[in-house]
Amino acid sequence: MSIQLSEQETIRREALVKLRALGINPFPAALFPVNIQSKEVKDNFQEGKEVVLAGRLMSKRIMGKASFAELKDASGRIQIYINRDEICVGEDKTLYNEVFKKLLDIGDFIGVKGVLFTTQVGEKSVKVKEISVLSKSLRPLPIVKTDDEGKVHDAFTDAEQRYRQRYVDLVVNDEVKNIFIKRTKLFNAMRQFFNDAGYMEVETPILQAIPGGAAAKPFITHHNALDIPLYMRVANELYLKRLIVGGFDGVYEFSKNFRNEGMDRTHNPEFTAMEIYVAYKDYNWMMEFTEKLLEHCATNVNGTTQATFGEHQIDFKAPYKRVTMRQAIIDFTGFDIEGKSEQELRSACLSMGVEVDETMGKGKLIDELFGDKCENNYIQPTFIIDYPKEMSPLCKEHRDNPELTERFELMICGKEVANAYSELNDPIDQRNRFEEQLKLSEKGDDEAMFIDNDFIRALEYGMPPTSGLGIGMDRLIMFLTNNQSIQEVLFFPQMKPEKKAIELSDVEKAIIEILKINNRIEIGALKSTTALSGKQWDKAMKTLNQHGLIKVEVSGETKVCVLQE
RNA sequence: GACUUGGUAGCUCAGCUGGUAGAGCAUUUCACUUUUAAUGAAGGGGUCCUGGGUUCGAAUCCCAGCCAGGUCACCA
Repeated sequence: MSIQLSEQETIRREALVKLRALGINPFPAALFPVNIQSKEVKDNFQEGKEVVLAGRLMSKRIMGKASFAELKDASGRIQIYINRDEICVGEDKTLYNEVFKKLLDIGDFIGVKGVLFTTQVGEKSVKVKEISVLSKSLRPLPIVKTDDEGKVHDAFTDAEQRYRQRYVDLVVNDEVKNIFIKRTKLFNAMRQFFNDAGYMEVETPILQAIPGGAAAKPFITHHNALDIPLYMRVANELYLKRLIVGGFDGVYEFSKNFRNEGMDRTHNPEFTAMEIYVAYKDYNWMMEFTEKLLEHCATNVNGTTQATFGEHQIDFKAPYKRVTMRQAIIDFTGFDIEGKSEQELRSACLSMGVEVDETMGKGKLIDELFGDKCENNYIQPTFIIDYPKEMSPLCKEHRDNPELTERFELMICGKEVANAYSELNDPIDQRNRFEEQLKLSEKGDDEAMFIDNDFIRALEYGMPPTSGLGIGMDRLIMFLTNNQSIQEVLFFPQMKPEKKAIELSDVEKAIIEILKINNRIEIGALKSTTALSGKQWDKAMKTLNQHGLIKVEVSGETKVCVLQE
């Protein structure tokens, strides 16, 4: 196994050896007695105070017998001052001349003990008395510098590298780290809001025999011991409602969901939703609850209800505007969907240039119309209410209009952020709706829902009137941190695997060479040409096969080896 | 899936109509005891994404592929 090392990596590995030769363990086991963080040092600066800090070395400015460096810990950066005679009190100046100046690199974890002081230029700093190596870094970090005008130089910006090596991104780009701090603040704020309201956080299965609760393509997997297919959940709705049946008043879950669909700027195969169900409530109550919730969350994350998203200024201050879907379509197209037949809707769509096809039922047509003509116009948080029945198979029929459901979606900057219902709790109606879905799926809709008989059985025992809400957490944090791409708010967005260069042994290369000259050799002939031992031959062929470089074609008694392109 | 832009040193990037591969930072060596994009001097470092093709000659032109970004389509 030979790994190609860059010059800088080689030098760092050599430093490792030299440190050990000096009796310094570059990866010591013992705890380091940190007693303060850099932010606290700067916020409550006390000249002469003794401190013990640890972190990464982020820069070195050596000026002969004294140096300045920057230490970065979880809370920020602080300048440290290292004077040769302060850290080497005796005759032996090795610790300064060799260890600090030559063997410590940017990126290394070090610990320092020292006293606080202010430099001539006024920078709050630590005068180091003792320095310890805590962990050596073998790869060079990107060096990002900021000049006195605040301009950033050589920023680590390549999106692919940033996502694949998020750890580097986080070390080097503070604004990236800050996004994730805000993400956690959002979850904490929401959790606190629900807990204060008396609702209970629960966990439900991720591996499900029937992937229900949303119209989406699932990932499929297989359980060996049970020998059955299992699906990764696309939503947790049906399980949370079972818990309402079981007698809880309010349950919620932050759920990782998985959808086997396309990926783009706003879709990752795994994403996080929050779903909450509250008994004895309806969607009107839920709208008020939602706007209060989001106002609370925005304030906790950003300290204000205002947020900037691209060119838009949005305000999470409650209350939010409420517009029925019918009214939204009238507002932006002049067309009234009320009482129209499927045929009338289809021709209306066509006349407005909305793409439709034969598999679309009434609900889907209205959805297309809304999606195409209205959705993008709602910039400020707006509740779109009263969706057509056909596209909401888990939602209760509207109390005033049997064509509609008691459903709302919250739109922000033209994107759906939340979705809520007065939940359907009539088991007979529920079974009919599932059967409607089945018909849709027979018509060609590959996202129509499966029938979940156990869920219907649960409803047959009785579920109180309940309102449920789902929030796309990734989308919400995008709005709260002004990011247009979901990848920026996920620590580890999905990426295609990095392909690694295949390293072949000489023996394997030799076989390839033979095949290049004379492809399709009978396998016995090939073996005798190579003149390899049985063991070497076997190993080489297995490796080549694994990498898909060769293929053995069997026809009857003869086996022929073929080079693969 | 379509279109489009990109992939060159550890990082950020330049490299024209094809002619031996460049800069800044980082790194190495030397100097320098309050600097802060520290400074000054000298050096080293490359699978120009991969594979074909055209050509006397390809980082550059052509074809195919891989990876990524963007736009659009699909999609709660």
